[in-house]
Amino acid sequence: MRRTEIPKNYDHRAVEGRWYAEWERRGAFEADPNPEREPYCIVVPPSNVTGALHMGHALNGSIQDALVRRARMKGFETLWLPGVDHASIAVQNVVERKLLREEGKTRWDLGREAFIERCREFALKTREQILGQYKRLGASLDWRRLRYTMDEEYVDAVLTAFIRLYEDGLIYRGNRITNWCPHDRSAISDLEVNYEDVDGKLYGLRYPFVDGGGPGPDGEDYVQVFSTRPETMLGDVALVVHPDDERHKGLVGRRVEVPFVAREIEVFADEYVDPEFGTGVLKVTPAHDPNDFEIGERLGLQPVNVMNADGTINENGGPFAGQSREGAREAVAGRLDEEGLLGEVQDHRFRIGTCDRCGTVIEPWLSEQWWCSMRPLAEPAIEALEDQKIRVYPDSWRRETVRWLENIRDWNVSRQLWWGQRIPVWYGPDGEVVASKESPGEGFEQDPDVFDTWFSSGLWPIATLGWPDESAEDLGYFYPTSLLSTAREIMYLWVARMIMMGLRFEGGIPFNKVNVHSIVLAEDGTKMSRSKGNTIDPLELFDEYGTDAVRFGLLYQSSTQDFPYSRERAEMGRAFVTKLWNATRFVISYGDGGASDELSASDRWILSEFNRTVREYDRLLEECEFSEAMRLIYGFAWNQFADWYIEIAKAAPSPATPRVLREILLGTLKLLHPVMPFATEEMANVMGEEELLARQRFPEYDPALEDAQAERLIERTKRAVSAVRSFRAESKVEGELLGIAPPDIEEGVFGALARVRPTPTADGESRASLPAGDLVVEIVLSEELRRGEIERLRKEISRVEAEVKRAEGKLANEKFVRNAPEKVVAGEREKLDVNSGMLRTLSRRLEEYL
RNA sequence: GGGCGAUUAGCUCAGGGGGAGAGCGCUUCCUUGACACGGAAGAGGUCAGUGGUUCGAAUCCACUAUCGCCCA
Repeated sequence: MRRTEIPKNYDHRAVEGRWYAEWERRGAFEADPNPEREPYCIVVPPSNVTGALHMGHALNGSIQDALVRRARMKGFETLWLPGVDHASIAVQNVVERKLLREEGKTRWDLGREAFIERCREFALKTREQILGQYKRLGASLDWRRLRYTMDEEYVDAVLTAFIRLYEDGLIYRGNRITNWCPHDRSAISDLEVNYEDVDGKLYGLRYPFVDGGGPGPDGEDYVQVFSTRPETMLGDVALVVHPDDERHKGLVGRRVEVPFVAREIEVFADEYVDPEFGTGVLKVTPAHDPNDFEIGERLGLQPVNVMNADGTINENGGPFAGQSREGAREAVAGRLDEEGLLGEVQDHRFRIGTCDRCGTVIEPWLSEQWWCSMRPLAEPAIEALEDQKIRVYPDSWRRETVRWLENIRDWNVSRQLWWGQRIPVWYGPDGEVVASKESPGEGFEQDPDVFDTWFSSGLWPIATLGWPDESAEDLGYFYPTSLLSTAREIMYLWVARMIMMGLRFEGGIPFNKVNVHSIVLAEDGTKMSRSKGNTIDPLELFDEYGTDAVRFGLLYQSSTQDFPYSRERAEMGRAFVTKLWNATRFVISYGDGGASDELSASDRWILSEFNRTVREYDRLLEECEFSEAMRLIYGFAWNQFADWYIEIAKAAPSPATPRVLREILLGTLKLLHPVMPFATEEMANVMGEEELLARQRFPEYDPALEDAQAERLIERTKRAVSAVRSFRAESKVEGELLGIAPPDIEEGVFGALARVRPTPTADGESRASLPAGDLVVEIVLSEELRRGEIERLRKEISRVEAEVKRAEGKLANEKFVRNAPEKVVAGEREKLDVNSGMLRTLSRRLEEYL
């Protein structure tokens, strides 16, 4: 191929798909237990089968892929394990909606088996989408090892885990209050409830005395209680007042009637009551409020459940049976009013919980559920985190997670859904309860519930590697995994649970590190949400800017803060790719030029800079400081290599320059490959590399390449060149200049880049002194141009004077000299020295001008 | 109500005890042996406010204001 045929712009569309196929074809991402190497393993957070790749996936995928590719290039046996989650409630929702829309049927019309089959088909179909999108992202996953939470082996792991916990006495069945979604007709976890403030009403409900004891302390023949939910009155089992509340002393022990249901209830005292709220009297509805449930337990009262699973009022609701929650609220208030039992009605703002999946208002509802005792599981997890056996980046999330674990509550692991792993508990004809994978025999009925999806995904790192088969080779080799990368919103829901499960079942932490990445916000700084319609589709960005550009942009923005996604970052990434592409074109056209070892100062400088970049960049990636790492590599590639070294290669090459150019460029591509896999692979290929970059060795720091002297020389040279360029731009001088280079610079480079021809010092010549930090470039000038220099010189003199004064002031401060580190003091002395010298030179020059 | 975090250039954000940084935008100039998705040179900031610690504070501490997020 002729060199000039390489186009000026890198075309990601023509490249990306081709390289992904090639990586797969050559098995570049495959990993297997290999005693010769250290393992490195990341399990991907399993994607929801109903989902499409969103910006969070794109960021998290970019992070994981960068770490995984780097580890692979560093010689680890590197496994990035792909997987999908059956997403019980989400899938069930989608399939139910579809069923209703297309066939006008409910899941009950279809029946359990047929419905599950629909879910299975749906999930298998939709998961292809997101898996394909991970390939678009460039994710270097070992696809041979794709795991799915409904795989036979995986389901077996879930059942095994439950049965072991059951046998260990950590699982119990209990009729307790849960967050109930009347739409999904299932319990959901605390963590799947969203809270929001809504406008509502506060109703004064009046309970007439029925104990014949006459009026209450306030002279009325009823007790008034304020509540936002009059319909729950039907399930009231008591009234309570605060024991210290003087106003209500006389109420305790008296009896009132719950209207409509003709139930006599008693007034008790309980510390929970807030005397400031409403009338200071609280109604107790244990079946429909978590706090009331606790009060009810304390008082030993039997709850009265007044609702059905779908949120309608049940037979305990007397005349209101069959009505919806909302309808009953109005109806109860209306009837109370008719009977003179409705007090004031005020506007009131209060909080309601809604279902994370479907948005339905959650009903705290008493139901029979399977619970897992969490304290025994949490203790070892707390210990592992406190001892930093698991490192968390940033560390603040480690402490947050410990705090959550310390206050953990028992976990409701059952869901009243059909799609999922079914609870392996069987009820026998004689009341037996048996936990078993198979039916224990004739007449046994299996519990209808399925597991909370998070119960199954809590087993992810161990189950994907082969647990419960303790002899599984993968488990022995790759466990514990190296790192888990996640959004913080599932730290409790998922990460904490994996830690607990891993410790419980595999006896060790599931991962050595946790990276908690930031959230990608919408461009206006608010959270992205499908309902707000402000989501950005990463696939569209890949098309527009190239996947590598988007990946670079995301990592560039990924520090500890959430960030609004900005297209500017993708543009930056695209420009960076183009820059590298063109540097590659240049290096190719520059040719080989033999293999000289005669290194110039410039060569030694760029090698030294590159070497330092390698060390720092590698450290930053190791510590999950992605934003810093991107800034560093970008700055090196663009501002050192392209801006200076390539320019030097054009203007003042050494015999070794062709070799160094190639070496630095290829090294830079290797450093960038984990971040920009497609483009770097293509560039290395265009450069003639035969081995895949994905399989090449990551550059390593080499102390022998450090060269402080060359660095100092070239830094000074660059400053001198910039001083001349600055002068040219402001004075509009074109063409070559005559001048005297300052000492300790590369004169050849200076002369070539600044276009200054050396001239012997000659007194009486008309000269200008161009200040460049701590050095001065002397330029021969016409009388006319020199006049213009007076202003510049004055400005510079006043700047240097200020510097001198500052340093003098510091050094005159006895406390500074005594307390500051020696290095800092010495630094100030040197600055004073240099600047005083500068000041003398510049002042002398100014006098000559005047 | 409790906890965590943020407030730095026109915009979006890094940084984190010893001379204020990047990208974009802006100004001037430039088809120089890769690159206009480019090059060169510039302008632009009381690092939210008030106190404190320190020889030294944008950086550490306290409080205030504003804005987020998480948990009740």
